[in-house]
Amino acid sequence: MSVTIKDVAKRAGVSPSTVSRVLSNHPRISHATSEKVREIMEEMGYHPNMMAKSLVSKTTKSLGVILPKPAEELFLNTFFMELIRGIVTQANRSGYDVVLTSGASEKEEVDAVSRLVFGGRIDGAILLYSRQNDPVVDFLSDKEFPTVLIGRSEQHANVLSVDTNNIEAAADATRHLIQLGHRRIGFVSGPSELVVSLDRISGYRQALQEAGLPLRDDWIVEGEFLQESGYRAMSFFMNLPERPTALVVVDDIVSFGILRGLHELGYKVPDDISIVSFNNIALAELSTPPLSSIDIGIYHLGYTASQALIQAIRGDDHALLSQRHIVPHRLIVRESSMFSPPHTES
Amino acid sequence: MSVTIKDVAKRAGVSPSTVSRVLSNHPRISHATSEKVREIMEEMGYHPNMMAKSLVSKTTKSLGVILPKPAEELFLNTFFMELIRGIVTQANRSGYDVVLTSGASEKEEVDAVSRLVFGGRIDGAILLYSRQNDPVVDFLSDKEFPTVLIGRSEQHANVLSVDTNNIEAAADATRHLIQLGHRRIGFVSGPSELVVSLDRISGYRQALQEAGLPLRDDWIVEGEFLQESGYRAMSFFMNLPERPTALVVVDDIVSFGILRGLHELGYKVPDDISIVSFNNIALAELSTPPLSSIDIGIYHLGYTASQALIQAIRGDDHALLSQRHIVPHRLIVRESSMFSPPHTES
DNA sequence: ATTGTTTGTGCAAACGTTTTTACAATTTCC
DNA sequence: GGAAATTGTAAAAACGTTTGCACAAACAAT
Repeated sequence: MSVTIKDVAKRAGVSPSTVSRVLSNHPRISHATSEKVREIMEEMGYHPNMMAKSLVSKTTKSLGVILPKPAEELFLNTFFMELIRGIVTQANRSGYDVVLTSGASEKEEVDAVSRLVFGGRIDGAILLYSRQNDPVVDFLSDKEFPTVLIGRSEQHANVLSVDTNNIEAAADATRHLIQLGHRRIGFVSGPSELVVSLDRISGYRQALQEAGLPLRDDWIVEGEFLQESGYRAMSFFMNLPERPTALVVVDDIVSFGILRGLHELGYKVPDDISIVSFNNIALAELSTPPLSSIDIGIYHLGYTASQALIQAIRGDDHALLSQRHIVPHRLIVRESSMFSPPHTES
Repeated sequence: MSVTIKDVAKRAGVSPSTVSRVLSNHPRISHATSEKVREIMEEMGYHPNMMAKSLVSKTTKSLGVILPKPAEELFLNTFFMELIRGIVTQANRSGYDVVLTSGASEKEEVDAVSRLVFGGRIDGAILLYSRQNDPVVDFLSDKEFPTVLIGRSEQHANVLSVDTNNIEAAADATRHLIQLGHRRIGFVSGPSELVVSLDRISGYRQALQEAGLPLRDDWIVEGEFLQESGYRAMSFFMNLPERPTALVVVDDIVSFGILRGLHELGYKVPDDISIVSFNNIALAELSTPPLSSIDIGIYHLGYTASQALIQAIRGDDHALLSQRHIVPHRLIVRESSMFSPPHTES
């Protein structure tokens, strides 16, 4: 049986409403009473009951984070941990808690979310890694429930989102290789349903064009965010009669697969082929050789998402609803792209 | 304004209590009414308000997960993501939500937890990676709040915990190397404040003793769960006049540092030195060479923790309070330990 | 002095549930 | 055929807050 506002009130010789007002720093409360009540609260070890509070205020001070349905591959990535850490840190800092949820199937996901939303358990939601046509996004945007998407969704322009400028990021990666002297640059992409894949391909193309280099669609290989995909892409490229001297790779994990394959076949990185990839997960600097990678500020993405969501909840609208936040990226150059390409005529 | 139990009651021509009873499958409700009420609930889109429910039932159907204070190194590890995934999956499956929290400092951590606990926001807590003398554990065990520790704490024998049998796991790793023919085996440990480090050292020693091999304390190197520690340990061992032919390493990340160092110095693994480590994070099979590692079932640890906690909350006591759950481990042999040691006389 | 305003506090309703108690209607039993 | 047990439902209190309204006291303005 914990201490309630009534207990405090009784002991302080005031009414419950007064205690409540002390708690919320109501202006019309005398300094004297305030002091006394606070003292007694301290003494009795009073802690407000969040449930009661939520019930009347219709607000829970918590955010829901929807984990993507267990696509196992995603969890190989430290990506999510970083993201979540960013979200939780900022949320806690603003006095919000974070409720995690996930579903085994799309249906379960929607169920879980609707339980949270309709049950009044959360004030807003952050969606990680939304797919195209994500039913959860549909659901939330339909209800006009405060929502932030991490990543960009083509069809939900009316939903807040936090994202990397992937086009620019890919262009940066590609330009870096061009500057090193590379003229034959391949691209290892992710699933073509994901906007991130498409954006990065665009950026890659853009940089090639700027430099007046030919666009060769046969040098764009599609795969998944898995090490195996990298391995396969590597085989493909290395068996070509005319090989690229450098690769831009859509994700660090995929690069790991490539590195491993190249090592097995006895190729040297960057001597035989240079590699630049994306995300700069912690392990990128631990690989052999350490990987050049675009740091997209994963923690920062999470942090920003949390911040944007809380603003939206507070109604600091300022027409920033339906806004897209871009988190800056930067290229981290490591050994995998430190040298110029072998001398050949293109 | 959402649909309440009263709205449903009015429309169905029954009392709110009846609706509530339908919801909770009260035995004394007629099939007819039940059907009718359910129909109307569906029709009106009724969803129970969790806050109101919690207020009266004094139970929230959510678990708190306390992330360790941002020890950056921990987040390099996919460890936590796996753990959390296990926790969330099992919790959701049992109808529980998971609230995440973390603190920038120990004080903030305790504050955050006490807010959750006293505020009645969570029914139980899971602590990841508790330190010795963890103030959060003290706080929770003091309040007799349902708590599960992942990992073992020496001083809180009265707290539920889920853990690996690290002594046995380390012994297994060491025995594996002995079976391959190794006679000179070193150990790279973690911080000596952590029980996990100490346990693994014990297991290592035990296996050496069983095999009648000499215990050499100068072949036990202490470090942190960082790649740099591995690098340093590697330097130490490789500069020894008499070198071990194999190493048991306390964490995969540390092994990555070792592998990288060996590669730089031109040593081959496993030809020159064999390595077995712990945790078998997803990247262990992606390293060069792939790493032999003890799989401690991280996901399973999280899953079990969640399960144990929910049981404790439900009061399925059966004297299983203050119990220690052991999650089985198994050795995954990969290339880093596939060959016999170079021929030498010990 | 009288009126008007400000300041500090209490009362009571409300938030959306669960649950205890009560009671009528029906069934069961001897 | 009447008492006892069972079944189905309702009324109302409770959970711990917040907040609009009321009102007394103190102060300010005329």
